[in-house]
Amino acid sequence: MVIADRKTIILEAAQTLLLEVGNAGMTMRRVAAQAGISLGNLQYHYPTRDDLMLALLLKFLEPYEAKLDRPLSAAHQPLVEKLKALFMEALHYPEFDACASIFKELWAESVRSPDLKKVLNAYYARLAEFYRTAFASIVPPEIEASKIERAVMVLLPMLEGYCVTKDVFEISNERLSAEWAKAVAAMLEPDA
Amino acid sequence: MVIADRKTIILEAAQTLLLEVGNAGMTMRRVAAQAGISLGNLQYHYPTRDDLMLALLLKFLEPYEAKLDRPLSAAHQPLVEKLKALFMEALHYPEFDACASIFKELWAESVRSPDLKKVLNAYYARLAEFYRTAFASIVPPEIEASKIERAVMVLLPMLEGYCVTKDVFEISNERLSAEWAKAVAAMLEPDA
DNA sequence: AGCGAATTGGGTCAATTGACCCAAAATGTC
DNA sequence: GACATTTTGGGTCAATTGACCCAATTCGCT
Repeated sequence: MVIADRKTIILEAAQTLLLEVGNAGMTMRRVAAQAGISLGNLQYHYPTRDDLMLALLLKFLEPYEAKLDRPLSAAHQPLVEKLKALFMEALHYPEFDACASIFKELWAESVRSPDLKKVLNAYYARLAEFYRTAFASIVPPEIEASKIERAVMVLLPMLEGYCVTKDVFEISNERLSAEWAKAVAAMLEPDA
Repeated sequence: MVIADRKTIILEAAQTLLLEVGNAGMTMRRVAAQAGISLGNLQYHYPTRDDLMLALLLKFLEPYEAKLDRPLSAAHQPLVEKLKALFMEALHYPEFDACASIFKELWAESVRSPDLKKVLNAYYARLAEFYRTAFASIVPPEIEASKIERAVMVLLPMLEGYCVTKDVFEISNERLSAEWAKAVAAMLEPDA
């Protein structure tokens, strides 16, 4: 099964190009060149550009999806500290800026591609579910589910939108995580 | 000064195309056709495609920037209600989905265009400042500035990211505004 | 050795692109 | 009426595109 390897090479080449020259610049010919294979061979694996884009999105989301399977570490620490650790991990994603750029390309592309849109929405649905579960496991038992849901309704867009507004806040990941943690902790506290 | 009118027509045509066919599909010829003018004339006003894109971004942001100049209404109502009204206005922006799609195209385009990036960042900096001021005018005087800053650090990315994760939450603007308001109010409360 | 999948490299095809050029005509504006 | 600005519409140009085709190999198995 060398196919899988070849497809991997192709998708990595496509992703590199998507980052470097954008969606419009990611042509079949360039992808083939970047992957070091012939155009004919590229089209053998992905007959059309749309096929390639969809496969690229699925592949791109894989590592993110994989993270959602692992439960949180159950270390003994205050709620705020647990939240901070959660955010630090999200911000410390390797090559954050590059991945953010690729996400932006995919968001734009998905505006006019129902297939991409569907895959993205499924991912975000899973992500929301992950945070629901994570909060439920972190929070004191007397906290109502409605507060958890509320926190998710804030967190999910916030984390996705961060790469857009990032440059406005000149602040370390460490400090930002701490601030976010305090904010979310305030949402999850028992009523006064 | 018919120039301004013509340029307006061109930019509107470009924006329409950006929404309908995306960045890659927005060609100079198509923009000219959409605007009902000749290609030569389009190039007279915007010699290159980059010139057109930059002007498009500036024009697109105008109504958003305009909103930032108006102070909040100082009606007598609880903090949560004021916050809710603030969010309702943001969510009730006319043609929210269309504008969200255009934002996505511009985010992607700005990855590889320092000019666009700069304009976008300046806008977000102003938006952050707006929320800082708005919160300061809304909140009880004993609240520390650090809490306001923290709320802005949550709100700004959340509002921008909302259009990305929107479909996950099947909820009315009314209810979402209420939930966000409760969440932010919790962040801004005095310490227990 | 044989077989099928993978790969090459060559090519075609119509279509489109952005940038550029220019003469002529229309449109204001003083 | 004279003048500068806009606008037209025609064209060129080299370059690129996605999709498609195919004969000839090479590769990986069995």
